Amino acid sequence: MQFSKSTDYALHALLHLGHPDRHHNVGIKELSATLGVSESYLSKIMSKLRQDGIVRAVPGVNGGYELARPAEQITFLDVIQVIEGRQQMFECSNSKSQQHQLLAEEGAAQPDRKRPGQGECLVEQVMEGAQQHLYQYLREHTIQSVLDEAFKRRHQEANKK
Amino acid sequence: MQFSKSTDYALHALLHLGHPDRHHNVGIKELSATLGVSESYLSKIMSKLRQDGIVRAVPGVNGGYELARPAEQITFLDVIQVIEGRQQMFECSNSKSQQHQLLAEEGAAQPDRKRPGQGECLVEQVMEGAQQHLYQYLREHTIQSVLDEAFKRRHQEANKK
DNA sequence: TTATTATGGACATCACATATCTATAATAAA
DNA sequence: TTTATTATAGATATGTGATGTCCATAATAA
Ligand code: SF4
Ligand code: SF4
Repeated sequence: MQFSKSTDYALHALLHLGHPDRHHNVGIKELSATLGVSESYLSKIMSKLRQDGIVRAVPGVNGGYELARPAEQITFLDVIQVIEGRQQMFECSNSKSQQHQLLAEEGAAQPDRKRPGQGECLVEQVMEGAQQHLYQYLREHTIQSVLDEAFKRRHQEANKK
Repeated sequence: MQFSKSTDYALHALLHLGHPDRHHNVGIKELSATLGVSESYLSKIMSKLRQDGIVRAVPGVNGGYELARPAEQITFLDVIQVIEGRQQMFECSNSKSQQHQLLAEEGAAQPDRKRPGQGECLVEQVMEGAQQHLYQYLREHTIQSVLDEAFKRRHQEANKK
């Protein structure tokens, strides 16, 4: 139940790209140096981000990466799902056991198609709910919101003088 | 970002132990048969649950497992943390990079010990928040709450006749 | 004493994360 | 057009953790 390092790298890379006083493309070399991650590995991550439309990439001289959309439209959830995939946090592995009958189909003797979501498994329901709570929070935090927070801090610090 | 199968098994095992019309200990054989998981593997999981005080175990004839405390005091979070461990969902891997200076220590030039939690990393703050939201939800759902829900369903179904 | 049951350690296997290297394609500048 | 530069994709290596089995040992009740 941990996020991978790749997610860590992706977030930091995007934060770098989102930095306000930056208007030119930034190449893998600069990113690699800034994050302290090998160019090879970071490339793969950036490629994934490009394939999912988070960043744009242009090869050739003075090429590099830039955000494909405003930083306030790139949520933590977006990044995490690109890198970690989109599977459910919980996937039942033994729906053929006796347990299943007891918990999920207790009253599902009626094979009616009326409300397919109603007769759902109770365990999965809890896990689904948990996932939705997590996702909602991650949707509300963006690359921009972190950058704003950093700016606010710098501002506060300047005033303290 | 997925829960392991072991967590799945643990939850189902506990749901079996928590079933109301059951007053004797239940052995690994019965559990294994009910869940459709090998005795060997399930043993390990039950041992973990015992070490963390979720269940009690007694060896010997007619031995087996039983819940160590009421099912309403066993939360989903308890079970998950026993099986998956208690690490943070996000652990920074490059706090020595340039990025770090920018995001976490923007205004941390002052090495005062006043508020150690205040100058925390902004990325970790978001992730921590996400984790707390998830945990809170998982704390609010217990083995008992699922059993209650199952009972309610059975009841509804009986009435529909 | 004996049959039964849980426990712990040693392995085996597999999937995945992490990481590197190389060849290729695309692009801008010359 | 040519060239230097940069991203991309494939192959490969390595380590770690999840999953699973087997066996010897300890504990307990009958
Ligand atoms: S009750 Fe839910 S989690 Fe359990 S076996 Fe059935 S579908 Fe899977
Ligand atoms: S800013 Fe936070 S996440 Fe990033 S390197 Fe510093 S401590 Fe780690």
